[in-house]
Amino acid sequence: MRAAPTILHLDMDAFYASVEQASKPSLQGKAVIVGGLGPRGVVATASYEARRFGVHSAMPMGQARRLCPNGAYLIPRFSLYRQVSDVVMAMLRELSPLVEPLSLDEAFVDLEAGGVAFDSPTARETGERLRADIRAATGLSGSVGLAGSKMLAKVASEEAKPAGLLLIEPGTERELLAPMSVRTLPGVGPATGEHLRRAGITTVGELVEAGEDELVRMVGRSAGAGLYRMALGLDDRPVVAERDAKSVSVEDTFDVDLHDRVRIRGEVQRLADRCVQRLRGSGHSGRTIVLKVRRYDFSTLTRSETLRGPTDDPAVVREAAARLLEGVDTTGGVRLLGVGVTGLADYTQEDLFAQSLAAEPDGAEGAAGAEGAAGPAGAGGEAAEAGATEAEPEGAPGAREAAETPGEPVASPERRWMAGSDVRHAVYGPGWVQGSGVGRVTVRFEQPGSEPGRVRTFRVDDPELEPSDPLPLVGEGGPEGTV
DNA sequence: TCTGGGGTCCTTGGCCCT
DNA sequence: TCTGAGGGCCAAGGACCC
Repeated sequence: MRAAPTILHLDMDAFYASVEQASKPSLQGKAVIVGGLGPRGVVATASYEARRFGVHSAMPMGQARRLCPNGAYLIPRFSLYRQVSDVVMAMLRELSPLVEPLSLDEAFVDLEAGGVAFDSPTARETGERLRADIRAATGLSGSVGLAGSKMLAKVASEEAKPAGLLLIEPGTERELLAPMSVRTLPGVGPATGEHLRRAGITTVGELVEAGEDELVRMVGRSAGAGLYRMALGLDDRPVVAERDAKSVSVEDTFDVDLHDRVRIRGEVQRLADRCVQRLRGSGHSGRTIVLKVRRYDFSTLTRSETLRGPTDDPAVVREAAARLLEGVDTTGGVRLLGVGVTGLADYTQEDLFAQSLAAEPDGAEGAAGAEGAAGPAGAGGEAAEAGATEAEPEGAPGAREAAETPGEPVASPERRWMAGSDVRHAVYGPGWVQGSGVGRVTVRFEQPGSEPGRVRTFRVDDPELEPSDPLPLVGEGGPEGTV
């Protein structure tokens, strides 16, 4: 274990919601909830104002709306979050070459490897400066944890939230951890937590008392041994800058369970195509195709098939996914479908060639057909990939489901305006959708850095209103001018 | 209005091979 | 020839994380 607390964990506070508040001045200080707005959506992030009402991540949207009926409910804008994240990650990389991003809003940094800190005072100083720099560049706050290991640094940033910094001095770890809940430790989720609770273990100190053998008996060899070490504050995992992806997958939850087998097959084909798009975008091919099905009762099953060689051929993945679906009973209804590829390899032409040979005889025709059809699509592959996430609101399953659910009036091809999305009006300029319904859309005209803006309502098909890209959080005049 | 989406890692059990 | 041990691979599911 290291002596000096030079592992830094940065965790941006209520990241998505904070970006929305910074980007929409009228929402500052208000309860903001970002997540899926469909009937089966869940909360991705809630602002601290919303958390006071009991709203938290992973909560079903319906429940959140009951707890906080006056909150602003917004769809996520990942392209903007990614832009902000890129700025923050670049600042971390100025501190050290060893930066391990965990998600858009979280990362570990090995400060010692970067030569910017070597003891408690220099680590603390670096952490404070980082927090100030992030605020200056993005207007957002992050919490910083500093300790001698990744686990402790993460515990520290969690304790420091919101907008704080905590440094765990070497030698004080066990004392600090002992009264904390077992759920504090990474790897202890609801299931393990409950398992331990039934055995009378609720704190980290009680884990230590139980001893390694007892923990191994309770939760298995790997988890038990790991848990015991963590409870002692021991964690020698290094900060790893480059991590290879191990799988690529896409999945959709449908607003209404699917029963029609033909429709289900169609969705699986569509997901297979999207999955391959992502696979190619990441420069990979893969050998094992995985089909995921969540049924009406929330039971989830996966079926997989390993090919003779890696592929990134949409026809091959489609066919494998279709074969896997044939072995799944979908009577009763399906709420989620997913297609994934694992066993990734770096993409090479040889892979493709080998696979088209391996897929013969029945795969040959499909592969050839796909090659022909993929001509233009292949050429625009990058654009398609880049556009995939941005197009999500329009392509969301809810939109299709609503249009295709029997019994509903056939929707005219009118535009759907998702709450929170960016628009531009020919006369009033940039704004965002506050809500829409009964043929009307309400837009608030404001932008990052402006005063809270005015609200106006338009017909949903108003020709002067258009979807637009997110505006940068901190404009040219901003301190760093980068976001 | 119950429960998203994209991942990783671990365990178990079957099968095949040595 | 039979049997068992052990390893590698694969399939499936569970738990966890953000």
